[in-house]
Amino acid sequence: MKRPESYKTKQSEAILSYIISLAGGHVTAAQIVSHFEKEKVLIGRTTIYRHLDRLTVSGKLRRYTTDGISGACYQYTGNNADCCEHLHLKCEGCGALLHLECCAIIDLQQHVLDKHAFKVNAMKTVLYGKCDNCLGKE
Amino acid sequence: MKRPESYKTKQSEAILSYIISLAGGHVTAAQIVSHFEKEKVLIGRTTIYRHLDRLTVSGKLRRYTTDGISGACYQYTGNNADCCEHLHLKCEGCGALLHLECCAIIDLQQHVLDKHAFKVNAMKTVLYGKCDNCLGKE
DNA sequence: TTGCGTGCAAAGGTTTTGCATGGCA
DNA sequence: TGCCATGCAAAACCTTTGCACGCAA
Repeated sequence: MKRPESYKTKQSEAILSYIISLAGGHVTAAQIVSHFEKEKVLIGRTTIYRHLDRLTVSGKLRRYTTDGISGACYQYTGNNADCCEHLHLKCEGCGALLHLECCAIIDLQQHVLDKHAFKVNAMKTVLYGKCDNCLGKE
Repeated sequence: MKRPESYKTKQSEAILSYIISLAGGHVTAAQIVSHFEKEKVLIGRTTIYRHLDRLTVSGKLRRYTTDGISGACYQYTGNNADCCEHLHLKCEGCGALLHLECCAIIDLQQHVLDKHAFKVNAMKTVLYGKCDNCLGKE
């Protein structure tokens, strides 16, 4: 008796490929909804929320919230384990989401673990701040 | 002609002193609402939201959002917000929100600024991971 | 055929807005 | 007295849930 965990449907493919097409940018549920409205593809709000949730749980998406943006943001991270040791930087000015690959993170993780008994999950963590461009504008 | 920018009212004093009494902890709007309900002090929801907004704009409070907590959190920082830089740790296991006050953050900030041209805003940043208790349970 | 996926409608929760009244200066 | 502050009700949002039907395997 075959009991598949999930089915492959038009909607699930459309949603995932749209998110991937954004190439690492962040999306809100509302953006996805209006994208498919413009494309005149009928995908219900509910379906979008359910897939975002599923993709987040399975690790393909990262979910986070930012002040100043109404609702949650999602970012495609794929399955690449490389991302496990990356922190992400989110610019509060332009909204850019940058990867930070650097040994300093290891030091921070080690320090927090040793001194504060807390194991940092770099994959889920986003450092907020200002990028070079936006600092220059101030 | 005197034109005061704001009036001092019972409600504004009650709200601010309650937040201060929490000694640096974080509060949600809902917590404040239910606090005054228990105290049987009549302060409308609307009034609370308006004061939280006003205090945030004036710099006495800082506002942030975290995954897993519905609604925004507020924390009293007084007027010396610059001196109170610290990171938050959020446990993915039990949901606890911990404060991390430690010089290691300064090092990280400095490093990211020097090497990656990105100015980290520690006040808004939340590190996700597992706390001591939840690590022990695994 | 089985049972997950879908879309609609409605509910749930947080925050904002409109408006008449209350209260500080 | 002049206005801002307040509280209620309702609206605006984002997200979740219930349910009947559709569709992949």
